[in-house]
Amino acid sequence: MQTVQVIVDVPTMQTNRPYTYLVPERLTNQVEAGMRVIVPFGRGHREVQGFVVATGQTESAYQGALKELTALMDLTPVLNPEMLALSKWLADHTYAFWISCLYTMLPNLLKAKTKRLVRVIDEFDPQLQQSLFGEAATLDLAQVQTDPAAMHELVKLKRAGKVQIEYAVEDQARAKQVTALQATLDFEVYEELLATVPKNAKAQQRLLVYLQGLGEQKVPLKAARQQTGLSLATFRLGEQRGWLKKSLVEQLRTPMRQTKGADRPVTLNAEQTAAVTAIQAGIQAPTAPTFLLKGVTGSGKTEVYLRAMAAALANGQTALMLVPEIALTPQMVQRVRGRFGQQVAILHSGLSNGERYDEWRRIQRQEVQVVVGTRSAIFAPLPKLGLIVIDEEHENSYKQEDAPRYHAREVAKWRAQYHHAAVVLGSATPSLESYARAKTGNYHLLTLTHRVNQQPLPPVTVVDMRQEPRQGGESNFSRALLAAVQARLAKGEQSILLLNRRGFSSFMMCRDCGYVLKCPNCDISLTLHLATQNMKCHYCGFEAPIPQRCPHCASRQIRYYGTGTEKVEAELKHRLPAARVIRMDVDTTRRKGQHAKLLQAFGQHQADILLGTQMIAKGLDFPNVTLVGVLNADTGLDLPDFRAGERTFDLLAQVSGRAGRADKAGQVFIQTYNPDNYVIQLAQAGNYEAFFGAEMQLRKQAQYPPYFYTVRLMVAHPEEKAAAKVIHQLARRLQGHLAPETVVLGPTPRAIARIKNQYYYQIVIKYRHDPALHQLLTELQHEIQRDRQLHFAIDPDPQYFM
DNA sequence: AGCACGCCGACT
DNA sequence: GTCGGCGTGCTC
Repeated sequence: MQTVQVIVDVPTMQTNRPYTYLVPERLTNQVEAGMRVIVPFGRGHREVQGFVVATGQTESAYQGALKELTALMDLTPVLNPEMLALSKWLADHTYAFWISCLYTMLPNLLKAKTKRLVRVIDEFDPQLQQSLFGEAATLDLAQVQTDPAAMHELVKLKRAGKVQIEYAVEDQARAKQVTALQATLDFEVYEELLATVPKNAKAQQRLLVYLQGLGEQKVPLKAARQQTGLSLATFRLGEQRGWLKKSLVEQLRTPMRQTKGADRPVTLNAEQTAAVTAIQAGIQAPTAPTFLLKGVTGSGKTEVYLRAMAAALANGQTALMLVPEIALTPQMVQRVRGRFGQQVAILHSGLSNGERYDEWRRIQRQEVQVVVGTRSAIFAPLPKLGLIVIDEEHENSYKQEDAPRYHAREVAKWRAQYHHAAVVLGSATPSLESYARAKTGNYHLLTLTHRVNQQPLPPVTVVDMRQEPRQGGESNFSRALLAAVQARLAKGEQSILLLNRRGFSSFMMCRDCGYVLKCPNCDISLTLHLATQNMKCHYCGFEAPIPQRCPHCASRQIRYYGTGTEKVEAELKHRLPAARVIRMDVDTTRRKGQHAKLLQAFGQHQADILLGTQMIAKGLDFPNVTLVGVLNADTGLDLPDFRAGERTFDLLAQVSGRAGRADKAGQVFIQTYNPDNYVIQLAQAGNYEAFFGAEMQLRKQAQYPPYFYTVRLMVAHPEEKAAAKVIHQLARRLQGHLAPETVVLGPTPRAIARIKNQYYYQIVIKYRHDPALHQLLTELQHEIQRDRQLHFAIDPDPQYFM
């Protein structure tokens, strides 16, 4: 009998392997690898969703009786052989469950909902039955679970054999269907009918002519009504007379379909031409080269991407392009769509599940040749990939922070290898890892040094905040910056003010006893929110009213410290009452689409000042903006994170490149308490090369990437002792099994030791070459699962260490 | 995860 | 003596 290997939807370490199932007679030769199936799993009648990862392998070591799979969920595989192989690699590489990887690669709708229904199978107390079930035959267990009393009764009934639990695995994937119409008669017949319809029945005549012209095709009713202007009643009449028939057709939910006009290729300069030529050769070669396209803002990277993508298409291949965040880069999407039209699919987090599923199906059915999207779009099942572009490759949104902890860049390289495709990494400030690889010849370096519009970069002024007068309380604004903003106001030009808030918050402190208001669940101080008049925990969402007295010593001498966007906004209002300010931070952009809305309003000059956190750095493409001010450039510099300098440099470089985009000259102010810091100085000079040199020295000394690789082991437990015990066990297990050069940092409690009532500990391993490490970590992962309250994770190449 | 088995304390 | 608490182990 035919058997299949199935990965079941039970994400635990113990079940993280294929299970063998028999294929029942009726399904023989229908089941293929990559299909979703429903299988019985565990005792009782439990059924779960699973993925067939292999077929026809009978050599199972399992001694027990094999079960049959219950049903197929797909007629054709949802995963092709490439995607199956990729999922396996991903699970191995990121220490994640295989099932989690499979789901990560697919649209959410392909994850089935499991329902548990309780059914009465034997009579019991009618009164109790009435109260539990009412008139219904079954009960959804998920709904009862909130009611402990009812659950208690059901457990007793289950034990007594009065009720049983039935399992239903429900596929959520649905195609949207609309009514369509189709002509039923031949051309000549309509001709005859036209002659018989009364002369004054204009609507009927128009309908007949319309149907005559349709031929075989099915047209959605809505579209037909729009095209003809006829009423629903007329179509109904046509149906009654047998002139047309209605049916249901599938309609794809496609977002933002309208294109704002075609995008025409721009003439390339010599550097761009050289880059395109090199990439084109890479696409055609039977290898998988990676290119690093380094070019300052405005040097025409996008045009190179578009030309390279066109080259892949011309070669009969497809192209995939990743952007950090679609909401922030609408221009990029517009240009790709403008250039390639309907052959483009868009994938990003702003899509509804239905839209995402439909875009995915367009790709799956090979209706598109180009995909643009955010991180997870790297899994778009494009066949015959010729090119993968990763724009702003240094952005850390390409690394997923929860399981599976993959980096899109690494997945891109894997897929390129599979297809012999080319990878293009683009950035003005490449990650140190990528630039180092380009320097050693691992990647091919392509450089764009000229700005297309020949505009010089705006002058950058560093303001030493230590020199500012202190009288009248501390201000967020230096005299120079405030004067510059005022000057812009007078000229009717716009300013952008950026508050670098990473690792920063405003907190309440008692001046008498020094008590700081902290979250009861997490070990961090609560942040003051003026708009909602309360204190919030930014980690777990806990809220409390603003205290009037110190909860510890009852003193009234309680005040808040630090700087938040709200506080800056208040100061702006006070100092520049005439200025119209748009504030942009996590609070004002929480709602979907709010982000784009605020940027649009600013673009239409509905405000003079855009004030926000780093999120505004990416939306800085406004011709009327001639001033950019960074209020506190260095708050990020002191973080206990070896990438702090790199992130600050990126942020400042990005900001500096963006003031004065059009004909007006721009100006940049960077306020800092560390004007001598190399990051600030080199950012001011816009000298990436020098920054790279300096930072590489530090990394080499401290044995950090790109000289060393890092892996982070994390343990979380509600009991601090239990967490500490496990992390020390792990540390001991590592001893004596690592390469001599490998370094173990920790174990340490995380910077914020307690979040959501969980205690966190971590170990960071730095290594150059340690062939046994991966195997060792995989084994640790298996050994560790004992306490059910314990969370354990391994993060390869973590982006943050706090 | 979700379920059953199994071994100890507080009730009939 | 049993009911039901939750620690432990297993799922093709």
